[in-house]
Amino acid sequence: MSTSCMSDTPSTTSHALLGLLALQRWSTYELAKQVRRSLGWFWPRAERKLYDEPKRLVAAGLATASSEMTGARPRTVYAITARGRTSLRRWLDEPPAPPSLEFEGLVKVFFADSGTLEQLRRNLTTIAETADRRLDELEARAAENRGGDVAFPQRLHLNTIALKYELDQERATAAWARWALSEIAGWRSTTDPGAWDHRRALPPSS
Amino acid sequence: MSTSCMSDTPSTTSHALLGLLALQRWSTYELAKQVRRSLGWFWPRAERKLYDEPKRLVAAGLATASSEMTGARPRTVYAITARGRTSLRRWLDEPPAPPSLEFEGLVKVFFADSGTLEQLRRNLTTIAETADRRLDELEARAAENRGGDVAFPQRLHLNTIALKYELDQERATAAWARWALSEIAGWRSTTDPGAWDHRRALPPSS
DNA sequence: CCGTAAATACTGCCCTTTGCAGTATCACTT
DNA sequence: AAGTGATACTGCAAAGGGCAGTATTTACGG
Repeated sequence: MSTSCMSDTPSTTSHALLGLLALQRWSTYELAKQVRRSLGWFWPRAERKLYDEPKRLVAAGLATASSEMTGARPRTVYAITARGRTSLRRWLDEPPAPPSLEFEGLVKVFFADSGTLEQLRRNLTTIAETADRRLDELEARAAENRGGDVAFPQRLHLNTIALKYELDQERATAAWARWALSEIAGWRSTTDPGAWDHRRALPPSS
Repeated sequence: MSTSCMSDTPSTTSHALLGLLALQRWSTYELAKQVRRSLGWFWPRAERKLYDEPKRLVAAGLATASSEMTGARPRTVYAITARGRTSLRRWLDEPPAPPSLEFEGLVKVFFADSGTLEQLRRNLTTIAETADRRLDELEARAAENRGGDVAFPQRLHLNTIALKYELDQERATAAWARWALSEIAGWRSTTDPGAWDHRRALPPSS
């Protein structure tokens, strides 16, 4: 069944999509919307990928595709198979990879000594505001959660555990950015922090 | 100067490496080691990429390459150019992209209802232990920081700000995982949390 | 002085993933 | 009847990742 130009072991992305298919059948477009809404916060994938990956699942026998019609416009709806559920269960046994973070804002803070204090301030402010916007989205989802106004009430507990993580992280980011802004307030330049005490910033095993 | 198969606007990765080159000349191998040590924590790139990217910097006139010899073994040492420094400064002006997180462990927690409580417990435990190990590494760097035992003492302030972020995030992750473990202790199964109160887990704007 | 393990210094190859542009149709409003 | 936004994709080029493979140099023990 495996062709020469395709790895045969399903990836994390495969299993993440299988996880969604385990809940119900989805068209690719709906799948993409759902990923944007929740899964994408900790397993971000380009929409383009979400149109390719289900085809691989079908090729591997982990899902089935059915062509439906909305008027004259075709759409493909995917459903999980028994083998798909088995694969998903086995995947939960394998130890997860460590988290991986891409944070361009922090790169700019890290290399701030190639620019001005004003640039550093702006970048930290953007980081704080971005975290605020993301927190608004998360708080909105938390409010829906509390009201029981969710698509999968039987998954409220797992949704809540995941949402708590996202809120914690985003709050930590916002708090750090504001802490950093107040710390750099006394710096003379990006290359000269003046009397700033780096020891106070990182107390031993605080 | 731009060839047909290469975009002419340097990427975040380009500028991240330029940032390192702004500190001193590096061979690719040293660059890779340095990325593993600090930059890679918030801008992770495969080592393979770190051998290709500097060549693009040279092609774009942002860096220069010089071939040196260690006995009979050649090595390439890269240095930033004036245009490279200008590009870096201008890049610091552009608003940073939002952070992006890949967290396979959380995906497994999120889809825990396709598996057993035991699997969920194991995955949360792995997450906590992974965070602990990463915290050890970060604490070690913090201790070196405090002792002034660092490669770039003139960058101690920026190093400290970045290190604080990483410590905050990792501590938040470890704390969340242990919180989650204690919360699921009363669950009857991954699909039935029993009398567990999701409202208590996510209080309004806590 | 010799053997060996670890560090240094890469390249090739193939696959995955992203980003963006392009092409339609459908649903709903004005 | 026209227009906007949502639905439903595909193609293509560039970016990125993972792994195997090839050498030389250095450090260290025996």
